[in-house]
Amino acid sequence: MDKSICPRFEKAMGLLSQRWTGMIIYQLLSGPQRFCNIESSIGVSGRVLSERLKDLENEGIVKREVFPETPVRIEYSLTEKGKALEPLMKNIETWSHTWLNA
Amino acid sequence: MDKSICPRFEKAMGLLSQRWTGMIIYQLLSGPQRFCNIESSIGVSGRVLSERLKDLENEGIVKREVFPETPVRIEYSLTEKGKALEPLMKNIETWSHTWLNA
DNA sequence: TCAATTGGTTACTTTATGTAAGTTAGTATA
DNA sequence: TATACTAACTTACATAAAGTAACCAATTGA
Repeated sequence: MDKSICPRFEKAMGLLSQRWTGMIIYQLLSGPQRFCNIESSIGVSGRVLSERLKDLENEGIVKREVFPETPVRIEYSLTEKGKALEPLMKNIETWSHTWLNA
Repeated sequence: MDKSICPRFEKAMGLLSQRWTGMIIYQLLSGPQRFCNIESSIGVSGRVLSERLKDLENEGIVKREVFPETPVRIEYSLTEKGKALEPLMKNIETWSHTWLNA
């Protein structure tokens, strides 16, 4: 009874079940943000955040924009593909409020 | 701008972003199953599966039932709390089919 | 008696994550 | 001019999590 699971589903699950990935996407749902803001908002280390943002950019879920101001400002935001994860995040929110106690 | 994230949401995300947890729940959506069936269906190692099933049982998401047949049969299934995650799983499925290529 | 099966556990290795210090570039301050 | 500060990372090192494979106990079948 070996593996008969949809590879797309498996890939999606692989992405979302990496530590911090979900929280980063959730955080970006509230709008474009800078590196240090994401870092302090969700409590992820810079080392891992940097790694995750690169992965998410490669997957086309997150967009990185450089504003050559002074000092330089770099903003991360969700692409359409990323924003399409909003219902899922809301779903997790709903489930957690129904089934987990504070 | 420090942590202002709902602790219930954070806990839910913490659960779901552990490796294999999502796949185990997804697999159990198709009905009660034995240890070795889950193991071979999703490709998780017995060592981690054992750990995850214990965690999920403690969280009240999975139920473990012993049937004293011969040889003994042990079945894992989703509780109501676990079944309530179905919409979420369907959501991941839908997203993956829309945004990931085979 | 010997091998096979289920549902695990144990010991050991490899990979992922956390922590903290360092880097680069551009100000601002003394 | 020298020092310090900030953002956005990167690097080196330590610890935690996951993978691999061997082992175990109970039961059954050849």
